Amino acid sequence: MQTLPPAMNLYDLLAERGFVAQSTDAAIRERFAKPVTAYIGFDPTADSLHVGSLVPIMGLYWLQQCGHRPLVLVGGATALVGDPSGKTEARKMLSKEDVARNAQAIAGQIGRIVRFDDSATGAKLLNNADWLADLSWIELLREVGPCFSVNRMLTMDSVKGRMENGGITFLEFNYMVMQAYDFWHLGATHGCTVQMGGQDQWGNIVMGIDLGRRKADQDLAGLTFPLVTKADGGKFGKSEKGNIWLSAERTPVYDFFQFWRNVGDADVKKFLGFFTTLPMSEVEALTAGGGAALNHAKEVLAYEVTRNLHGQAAADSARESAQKAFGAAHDVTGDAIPHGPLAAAELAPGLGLIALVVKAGLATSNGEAKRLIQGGGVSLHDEKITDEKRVVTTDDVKDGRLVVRAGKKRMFRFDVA
RNA sequence: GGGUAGAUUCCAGAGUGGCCAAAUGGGGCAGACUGUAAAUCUGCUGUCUUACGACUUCGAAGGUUCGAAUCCUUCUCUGCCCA
Repeated sequence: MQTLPPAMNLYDLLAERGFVAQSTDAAIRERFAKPVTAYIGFDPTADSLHVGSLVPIMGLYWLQQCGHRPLVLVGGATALVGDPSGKTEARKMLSKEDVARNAQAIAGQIGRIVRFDDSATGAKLLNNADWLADLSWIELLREVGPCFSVNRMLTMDSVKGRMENGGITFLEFNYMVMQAYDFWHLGATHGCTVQMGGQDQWGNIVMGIDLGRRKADQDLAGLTFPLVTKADGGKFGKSEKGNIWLSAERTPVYDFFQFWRNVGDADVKKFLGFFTTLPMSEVEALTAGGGAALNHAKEVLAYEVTRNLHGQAAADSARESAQKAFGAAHDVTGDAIPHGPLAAAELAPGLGLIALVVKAGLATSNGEAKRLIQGGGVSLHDEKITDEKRVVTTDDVKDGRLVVRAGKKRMFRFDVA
């Protein structure tokens, strides 16, 4: 990540890039005139974050770039409870071991974008299990209980939503208390005065500000980022292969690149602002053409995001592979194209196309593969095949490769040996 | 604790003894059109099988019946109302 922004007020910068959904006080901009410490919490409910979390991560990045200190709070304790915000159902409970392992993995991912060190603007990693896990129930109730109005809590969207949709358990109802406690605690111990987060965190943030004021007369503020949406109304962060994860193990770099490469026209500009570090003037220039010209902007988007997260080499490889595969020659020799070995011996007696499609991971069952073929969705070396009984043999191998496609974009290359 | 309504395939939601692998909508996948876009139109959307067909599925377990998602019993969970 080499693009340094000009010295600029963080608020202005965030606003320009589309990051500001809501802020607690009108004067929040002034707070950023001097270095502040701000935090964002991430719940370690899985061993990887997904692309949606890139928004708060980029928020931390800009915070750091503007001379402030980011605190990355991994919710080792809160994940054991589960945040009801924005969810229609309770999560299944995670074991403490899982949570600890997930926390570790997530911190590593954030570390690719945000710099952790001991300098004035170096990010710090904290785990709320360190202060929440050993609190006694009675002690906690007496300490902060009086500061929370149940009436007020019941009006929170996160709670209301669940009340209307299957109910909320007491366990989850306590989530916001924990998060409020975190903010107050970080204010007291780290001089943290700002909490940022997704829009669904608004209620939790506000509760924390109130708690800080009542308990310690702290002057806290909050800023939320908008929920990333797609212009077509679909859920952001999903592809035909499911969630897009930050972990290369869960989402291969090529797929990650392609996810961004394939965003809708209407979303390109917004995403460039959110997920890349390009100056907005450049974003404007890239998207000014509109229409087909946006294709280039999408490639820039994909490249930039991939590079920031996975590094230059991986991004170069993904981009090159994609360019070749979708170029006129349909060259699918790129390293990043999904591929795997296939023994010639296995192919020699003839392998059913259906089996091959399943083996390539392009369908999850024989039935699905068959329907895909019958529907005209499968091609072998760019030749559409609609006969599901087609048998593939060594005669089909070209240059030591066998390329199977499902649709235009999903493909798999077998390297025959 | 009492009463009451409910639990259906990815989701929502029909289905109340055979015509049910289960309507419809959404989502997903594929085809056409395109710019690796959107919108639109078309097809597919439980597993296995070359196919006839077989098998598993309608909260769980039993039972009635030639035959059950549909009827009975018990259990689990959830909503709502009363205490």
